[in-house]
Parts: sequence; C-alpha cells; structure tokens
Amino acid sequence: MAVDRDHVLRSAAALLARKSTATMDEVAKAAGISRATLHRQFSGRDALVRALESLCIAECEAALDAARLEEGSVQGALRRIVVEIEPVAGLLAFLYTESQLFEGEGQNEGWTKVDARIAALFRRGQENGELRIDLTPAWLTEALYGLVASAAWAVQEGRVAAREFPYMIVELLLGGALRREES
Amino acid sequence: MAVDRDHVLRSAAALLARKSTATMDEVAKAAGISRATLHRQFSGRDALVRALESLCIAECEAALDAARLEEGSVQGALRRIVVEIEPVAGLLAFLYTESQLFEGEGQNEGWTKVDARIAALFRRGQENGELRIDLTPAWLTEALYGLVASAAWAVQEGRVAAREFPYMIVELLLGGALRREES
DNA sequence: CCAGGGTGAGACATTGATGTATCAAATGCG
DNA sequence: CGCATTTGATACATCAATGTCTCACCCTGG
Repeated sequence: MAVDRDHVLRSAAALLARKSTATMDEVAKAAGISRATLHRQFSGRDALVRALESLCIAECEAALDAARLEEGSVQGALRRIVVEIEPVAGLLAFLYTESQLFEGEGQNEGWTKVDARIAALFRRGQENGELRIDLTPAWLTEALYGLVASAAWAVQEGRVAAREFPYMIVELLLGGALRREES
Repeated sequence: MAVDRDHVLRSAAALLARKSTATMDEVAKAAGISRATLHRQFSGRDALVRALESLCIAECEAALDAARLEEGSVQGALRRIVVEIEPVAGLLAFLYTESQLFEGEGQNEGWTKVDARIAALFRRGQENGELRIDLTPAWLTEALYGLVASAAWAVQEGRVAAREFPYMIVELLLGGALRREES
C-alpha cells in the first residue's frame, strides 16, 4: 500500500514546527515509517521542505479563501485570516526562518501570490479609509507574518496562552498597544 | 599580537545576520583571520554563538540604558528603544531564530533580564493608562522582538526601506494599522 | 640581532547527516 | 494460495563541517 503521503507531511510539519533541525530519521519516526520509506517519498530533505512549502502555501491560499477577503470590512477579513491560519502557524514559522537561508535562490513562486493577496487586502483598507496610509502594505504583510511566527513560538514555549492566539495578533496589528478612548 | 576579539565578533555578527548558516571557515574569512586562529579564540561554533549572545545582550542592555526607560512617557521610551536597538537588529534576528533550536537547554540568563526590563516598561504603560491592558506585557515584549526581526529581514531583502525601520516598528506596535481620527 | 609567541596554511581524523543499495518480511491482490 | 509490490531494517559510501595538530613564518620586544 502506498504510504500516506499527506500523513507523512503533516507529521513532519508538526515535528519541524517544534524542532526545526530534526533529522530525516526523526521525521521518519515521527511519521511512523522507516527512513528508507521516507526517502522513497521525498528524495532528500530539500524535497521534503519544498513539499512542506507547497502544502503550507496551499493551506494559506485555502485560509485566504475561507476568510473571504473581499467581503465586508478589511478589519473583519483580517480577523478571519488569522483565525483560519492558526492551524498552520507553526509550519509557517518554520518555513519563515527556513527561507532566510535560501540566499539567492529566490523563494517559491507560490508565496508571491499569497503575499500579493494579503498586501492587496491591506491596500484595500488604505483605499477605503479603514487603514492608515503611512505604513506600506508590504510592511504590514511582513509584520503579519512576523507576528504570527512570534505568537506561534510564544505559545509553544508557554509564554502566552494558546487560546489568545488570534486575539493577540489581530488586536496588536490593527489596534496597536496604545490605549484609546472609544472611537 | 593578540587578535582583535571584538572585531572578530562584530564581523561574525554581520555575516551571520545575513547568512545564518555560515561556516566557521566563512566566519574566519569574514574577520580576515584563519580558521585556526578563530578556533583559538572561540573553541567551536557553540562558543562563538554564546559569545555573540553575550555581546547582543550587552548591547541590548546598553540600548535600554540609553533609552532611559523610566523617563517620560512609555511611548517615548519605546521609540528610543527601537532607535537604539536598530544597529543590533540583524544580530538579534539571528539569535532569535537560533534560540528556537535550543530545545530544553534553557536560554541564556541575560535574556530574562532584558525581557523583564522591556516587560516592565509595558507594564508601566498599562498602569499609567498609556497602554491598553488586554494585551499582556509578555506578548507585547514578544511582539517587539518579532517585529524587530521581521523588519531586519524585510530591510535586508529590500522589501522595505531601511530608513523607515524605527518608524515602521514603533508606529505599528503602538498605533496599529487602523486609521484614527485625531485623538 | 635573536628568541619567542602568535599566526596562517594545510593535513588529518572524527562526527553526524545523508544518499544509496540490498534483502528479508509483510501486505495486498488476483 | 501464490505472486508482486512495498516496507523495514541494515549496511555501506559519501560529504561537509568541525576539532585537532603540526610546522614554517613573521612580527615584536628584549
């Protein structure tokens, strides 16, 4: 029977989210298969990471779809994004740092599309007056990734409560830390 | 003549900020010394990273001192922190991810002190009414690190302008992305 | 000038992860 | 049941980074 490729990917994602330097051997064990079989599915660590990247991109796209970016306020859409993306936050954080070391290589095509969709949302917010215009969509996008990764790690190490995950990110990203009088 | 240890550390910091997987050989070359001499100064990569960590902690402490955290508004202090910390942002980002893979080990003592000072600043802001109280100081601290690291990478890859570095971080962290009527 | 410590260059062994190959056992299918 | 494919276990080769050592060289201080 063909090995459950999807199950292997998800096990690997879960493991690498916790321990980004895990060995192929550990990845195999985590998936409950032998290293040989793992290697038959993914010829090398690079292939595995690329597959994880594709998976993550697909899930992000799905999350963006589910968040219905064009619908309603940008604020609401952003809240939905973060909620939808929470399950892949760990994997996202792993890939976020992993991609730091692909120097010249140029990142996976798929990300540019995800980035573009998120940036477009921020741009829409700026155009309809919901968002301030002095922070560029590119930076807001980057900041969103950064906050998601930070939150994932902070939760992992117990520095913040897991249940607060979406709230913390969205509230900070949208509202900032300053106290406001009711607007 | 004894090798300039500080120069070696700073070269290494600059290199590793760009390429976190750089070899000891590359680090040595970057500092203009041989691998043998590098190894005489720092017996192994671990020792080098630990030394960089100490350096970074010291610089962060110095930045916090220079930012005069107790003086004036929390908002102002935070702006000063980010400005002061910008020169070490790259190194900070490197260590931030590097520390993700020290699983059990427990992080360097020094960080807890830096964390505590920053968290205390946020707490002061909550107590004097400047900051909202529904985002914990721990999360705000974490978010600050995350945003600094994100900004450092984004600048490095040219996705955002370097001159905007402090502005982007502080404005987002304090004010959030939402547009406001004058407060 | 000369002695000595530090340095650079290179050789060498080690280590850990990885890629590769083989073979017996298990599993599923006709 | 018997065959074919897949898997697990294992052994082996490779490879890169590292730790270690040696030795000639240079520079400086005495």
